[in-house]
Amino acid sequence: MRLTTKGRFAVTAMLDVALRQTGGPVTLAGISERQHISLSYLEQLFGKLRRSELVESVRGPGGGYCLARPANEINVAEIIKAVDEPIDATQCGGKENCRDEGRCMTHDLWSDLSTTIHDYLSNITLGELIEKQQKKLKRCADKPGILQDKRTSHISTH
Amino acid sequence: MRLTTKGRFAVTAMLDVALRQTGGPVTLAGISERQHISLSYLEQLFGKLRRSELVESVRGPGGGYCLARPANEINVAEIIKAVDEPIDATQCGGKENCRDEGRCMTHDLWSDLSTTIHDYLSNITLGELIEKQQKKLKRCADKPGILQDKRTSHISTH
DNA sequence: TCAATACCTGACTAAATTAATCGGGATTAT
DNA sequence: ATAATCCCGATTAATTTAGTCAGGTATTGA
Repeated sequence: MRLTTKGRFAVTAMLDVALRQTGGPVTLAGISERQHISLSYLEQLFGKLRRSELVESVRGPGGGYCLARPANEINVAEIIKAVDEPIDATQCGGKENCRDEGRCMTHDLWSDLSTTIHDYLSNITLGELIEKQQKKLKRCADKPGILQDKRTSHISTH
Repeated sequence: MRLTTKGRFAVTAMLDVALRQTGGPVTLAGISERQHISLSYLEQLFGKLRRSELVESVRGPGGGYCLARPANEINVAEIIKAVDEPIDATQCGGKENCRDEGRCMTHDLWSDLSTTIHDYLSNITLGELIEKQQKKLKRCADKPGILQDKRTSHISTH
């Protein structure tokens, strides 16, 4: 399990789809604009997401992507896994027995941790994330929106 | 919060120290051998770990590294944070208000997730990881150790 | 003292990954 | 037909990861 900006992009994009698919398929161009991710990079990511059957594509004008399943049946772990091919195949790859303790010990410890994180992430669904946010939006609705140039949103990682 | 092999190396190395420091300071050369991490890379990592006050160094012959605090007062999140400088400073960096919903929404959602993971990892201490493993070792003690050349532990990432 | 041990630092390099780009398709609503 | 959209693979640039190297500095046993 890896946790990088790549996975972040994927989760972000999936959330964008989840939030907008009521109005029909969501285009990559739209996601690109809203989330500031380059179109071609999105194409790469959605290629993988589609092959992992997390989204479905509709071609032609008015086409785009929809979630392949309801939002609360898609968890974060599988999104990350789809785009972030697993590292592992580490030194002792589960083969060596506990002979050389020092080594295997820490190794097992890490892989335990790793699966724990995975389990944790696989219990968070897109649906839950959205729900959580919608509560927050209510509180936010009071605050007056401050007008500012888009370009002031500076430091972009991409 | 990022989760890469770099952080894994750091956690692994810290565990090695935790497990061996009863016999005095633990040398990088020893960790390097046992965990198969290059010495110079370890030097880089431990430089950061020391600056983050997670370990203390003892110089001179017989020197090495010790944990700066008891193992159950060091959590996994801070180890990773020490070596894996945070990414962030993302597009809207918390500055933009909820005006352009689509964008900020998914963004907030992700950062929520991110802090949740962080909270989770900061509740796992080295001490706990060791304890957990020691239970496992008992079960393992029965199995006969299979002799095999070290070189058969193949696929190394480094 | 002095030599061995071990940390410390910074600059450098190689490999891998991430992010982006490009140039072409294929599909389909209009 | 045409334009909007997905689809695909090759290529590239930037960044990060992992490792190397060359020179330190501090400590201490003999």
